[in-house]
Amino acid sequence: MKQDDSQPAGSPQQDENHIIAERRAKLAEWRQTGGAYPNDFARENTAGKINELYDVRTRDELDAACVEVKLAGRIMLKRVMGKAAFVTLQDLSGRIQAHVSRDRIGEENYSAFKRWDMGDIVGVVGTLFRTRTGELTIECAQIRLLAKSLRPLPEKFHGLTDQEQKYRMRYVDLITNEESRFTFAVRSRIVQSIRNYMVRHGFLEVETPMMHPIPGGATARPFQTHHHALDMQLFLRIAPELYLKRLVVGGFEKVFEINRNFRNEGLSPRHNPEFTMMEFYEAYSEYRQLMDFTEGMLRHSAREALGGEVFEFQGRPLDFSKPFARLTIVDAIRRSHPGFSSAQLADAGWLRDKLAALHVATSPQMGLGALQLALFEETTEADLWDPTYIVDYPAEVSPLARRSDTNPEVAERFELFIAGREIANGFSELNDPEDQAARFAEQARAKDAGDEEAMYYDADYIRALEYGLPPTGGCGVGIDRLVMLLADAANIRDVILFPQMRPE
RNA sequence: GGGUUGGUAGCUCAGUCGGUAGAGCAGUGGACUUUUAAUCCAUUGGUCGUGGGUUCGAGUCCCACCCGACCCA
Repeated sequence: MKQDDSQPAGSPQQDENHIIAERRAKLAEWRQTGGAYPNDFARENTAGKINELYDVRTRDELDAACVEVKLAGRIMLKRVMGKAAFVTLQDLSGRIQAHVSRDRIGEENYSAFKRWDMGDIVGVVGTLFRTRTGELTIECAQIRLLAKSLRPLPEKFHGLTDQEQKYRMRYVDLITNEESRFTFAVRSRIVQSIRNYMVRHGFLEVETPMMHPIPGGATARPFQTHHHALDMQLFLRIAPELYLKRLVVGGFEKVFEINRNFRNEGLSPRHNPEFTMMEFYEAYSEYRQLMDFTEGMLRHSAREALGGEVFEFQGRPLDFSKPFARLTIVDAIRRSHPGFSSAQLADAGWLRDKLAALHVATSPQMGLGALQLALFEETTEADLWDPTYIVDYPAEVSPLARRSDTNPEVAERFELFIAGREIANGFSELNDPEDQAARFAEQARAKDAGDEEAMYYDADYIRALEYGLPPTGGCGVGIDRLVMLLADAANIRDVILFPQMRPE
């Protein structure tokens, strides 16, 4: 790092090198002309559209048609051969080659053009032709510099490969890596497909608060902030659940929200402190119907985003077309570990010993269901490759879910696992205000006892339930993780444009 | 937190047994009017992550630390 004299006073120190210095000098020359950074170039075509429309035409057809185009893009490759040159231009839609010759654009323009760099943004006007080797190309009648790139692009063949650099400088990653552009295009299509699916099924899209006076709807550590005018503590939301159910109380019987949640927890290949969830609630539904609905939504999403319901993830096939399996926690454990007997899995003492042997911490308060769940998470979860619903979660770890009519220890709840990852979590909602109040009280006791992730007692939510929540089913889908599956990304940072990073 | 692995030119990477710091791309100068990661000639550019240590001599060996990646908890 060194201070550069050309930096305006007071600007932050920038890293400079001889390449940037060279380009700054070229920018200074450009400013001398009085026409630097113009904004009067109105493009009329894009590379993708031109390729789509004209790549089917023969050389003779193109010559006869004399197709005029006006296109802008970034110079990605530049091959100068004396008095003529080829440049590869890139815009959002793709790439197209342009031919620039001195005799066509004039001596002065051509010598200026020769000084331009890869990364510069140019506008061209010209006609389409086909080169000797058959490539569809624009013969430039005009070429103008529209914006200067002061910083060199990464190596033209390999692009930016350093993971950290890709995340920190996503703009550079997007310029040079088509896979990255593809990933985020897929992400957009997935979100759009889910939104369409929900709206088509009669759901109302809503936006509920991101700043909560009481964080709720999940067990997680929240971020805290402070509102000055109100002089009150606020939390970034960890889940929208309690607000969405308040809306169902209000009569919005089918609602959904696609938005960010924030959890003040560690970073990992599957965890970013802010992440996107889709949550939906449907009155007069329950968890089995939700599973059918969610399954349909995921199938729809895969079709819309990828064009099919069967695809590859990390080198292994994933198939959304077959019905998703439904297993209880114990059934799932036994299927993947036939050595464990039903008697053992129903024995809290055996489970405690087994978990201790596996170095999984248990607490004395954990009941049979919680112990089974812990063993499931430790031994089985990661093996669930094909889409699998795990059903009937212990009520003790499901403080917002309705208890099963046949077994009050169990909640009418499911989680969906795909490729060993939790993708969705849903349940028949607990709509009994007195039961809910009792469960909040229990959570509050756990919090007082030091459990940082335990829930707060939310009196307003109880008040809402006291007005009457119809029987309702609700489900949350982790959008980032779904995108990881459909875009074949191993790391959540690959599907978040600007993932959380340590300060530079 | 533990293990594995990496940090060398703007980018992608070599660097052998410890002996003057390398290539390709990019840049600069030159040749070249149908190239395809254009080619050819010449050439600029380095606090080898940081700090110690061993040594006549360290990119290389040792120690500590910083920053990543992957795996595990």
